[in-house]
Amino acid sequence: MRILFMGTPEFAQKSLEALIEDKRDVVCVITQPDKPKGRGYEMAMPEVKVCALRHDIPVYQPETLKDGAILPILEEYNPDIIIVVAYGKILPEYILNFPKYGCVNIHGSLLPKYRGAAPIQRAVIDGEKVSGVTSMYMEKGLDTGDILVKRELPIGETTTAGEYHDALAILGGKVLLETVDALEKGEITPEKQDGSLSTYAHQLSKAEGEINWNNTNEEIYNKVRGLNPWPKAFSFIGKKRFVVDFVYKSDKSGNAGEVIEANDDGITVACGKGSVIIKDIKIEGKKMMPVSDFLRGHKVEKGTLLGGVD
RNA sequence: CGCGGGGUGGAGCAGUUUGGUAGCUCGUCGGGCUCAUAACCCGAAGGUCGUGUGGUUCAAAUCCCGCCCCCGCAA
Repeated sequence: MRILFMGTPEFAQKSLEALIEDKRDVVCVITQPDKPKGRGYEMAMPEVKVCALRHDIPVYQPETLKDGAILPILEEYNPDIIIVVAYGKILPEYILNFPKYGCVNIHGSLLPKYRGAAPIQRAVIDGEKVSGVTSMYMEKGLDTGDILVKRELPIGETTTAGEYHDALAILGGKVLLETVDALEKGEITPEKQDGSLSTYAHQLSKAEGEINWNNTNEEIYNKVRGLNPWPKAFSFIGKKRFVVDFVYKSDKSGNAGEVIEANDDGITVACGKGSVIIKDIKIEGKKMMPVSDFLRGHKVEKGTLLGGVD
């Protein structure tokens, strides 16, 4: 079976690697164009491209797929199936209709829940206890196609989105191989999605990372986990911005946003309900450090209000 | 050349604007007090202030220039 793979970030790379390691016939890879990244705006290649190059698989990085832009590529490689994992663009119908076995997508949630761009993070932010990976046929609608294979994976109480993402990426590779196998043997029955049960996981934004101290400690706890490692939850202490990778829940309470206590064990901040304890903190311009270290050089008194720059 | 913050004894910070012999909160080591202690008291060690043996100056952590490293924004 001739496979054309479309994907971009690390999550997709795991699936590509799974195919390669399983000696599948990946004839061509399509990924997003290189983009300037980081300080200084240096050009960086998508992870999938790095992986493909390492295995001498032809790579294409079209700016657009519209109007038959990649039709020549499809005709040249004549894939039996197109596998799409976190590619980053909507596929036009001429592509969806091209391969004999259709286009298959790997999605990081248990469809029909969490359709959309940020299913993994949203599941953690919502405090879900379990999510997973689903493979499906692609059709015009976003993540609405018939389900092929679905596998669950529990979300630990302290698991961060980053950790869960990595675990799902691996599971995604397994689900992919399983799906391709089953399709080849014709022993799979696509299952329609129940649209009435669907939810949409909209894209994360940087601004969304700001902690609203009026939320409950549970909500804040889940948000911090769900936004780690990106874009990360943040707030302000004095006029300085700080981010946290993780917080701990506490039953102590007080006025939302106020420091209840600050000592070497952590800074306890009151939420709309309960409170959270910050044990490691990262101030802008500084590295992540234990609160005990932070307090050596910064006086944080009980009652200090965190949040907006007054 | 995308914008910005920072590099000061082991840790975190002040000091840089208004150049003039290194400070704060801890940690470490020794001693004292105590039934005892992460408490308290006394004392000590430890810093070429990222780097160039750069420039200005009578004098540079502080002003100017080059380089390295870390971080936030932005993507």
